[in-house]
Amino acid sequence: MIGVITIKDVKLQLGELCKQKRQIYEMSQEDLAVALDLSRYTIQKFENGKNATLDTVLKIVNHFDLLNNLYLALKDIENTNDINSLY
Amino acid sequence: MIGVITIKDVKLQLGELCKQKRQIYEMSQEDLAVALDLSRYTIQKFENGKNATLDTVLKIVNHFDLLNNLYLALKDIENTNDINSLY
DNA sequence: AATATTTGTGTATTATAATAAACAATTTAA
DNA sequence: TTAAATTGTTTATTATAATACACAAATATT
Repeated sequence: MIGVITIKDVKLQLGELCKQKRQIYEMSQEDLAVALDLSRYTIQKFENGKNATLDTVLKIVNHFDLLNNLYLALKDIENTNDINSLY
Repeated sequence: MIGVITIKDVKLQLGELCKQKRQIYEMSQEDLAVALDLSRYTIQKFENGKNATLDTVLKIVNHFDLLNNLYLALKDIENTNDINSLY
């Protein structure tokens, strides 16, 4: 298999997702920061794939109405019993 | 609609997921902590729905081979253009 | 029942995410 | 092309996640 996904990849992808959604809603980093009661620097770092806290991530996810999706995805994973259903 | 999902709900669900997967693999909190080079206290707090860092979450997700799933889910969300496809 | 293992909880310390402010670099609008 | 807005980066400070103990409570194991 080519291209195993790394933790860094996921952090970069999360950052991209934030940036993309933010731009769809025509918000600046500053706008988003104010809306979520976070500093612009926190948004800035997150969008560039740096580490963050779960609260920060979930605030952002929630702001773009994706919290329910995430919750259901987690429920799904929990009910998917095991290791790589490849059979 | 009844029961809007909150950030706290998602953190609790993440903790549950960790606990469940860990038990499937017959690991103690200590085992998992050692495997991921984290303290048991960090695992302990995470499983009980406390705040954590993204790195901690992704280390855990990765250990249970769910990183790829998560990445694909994020890609999916990124390509799902907009607000509640309810139409 | 007694012992061993695991989990929950407390305190103190360290590492680092988050904040705040300023300024440069870049992008967008006039 | 200039001005305005946005984004990137730095430094210093504060808040808090993570660590490293220890010990009690709860769950298995014998």
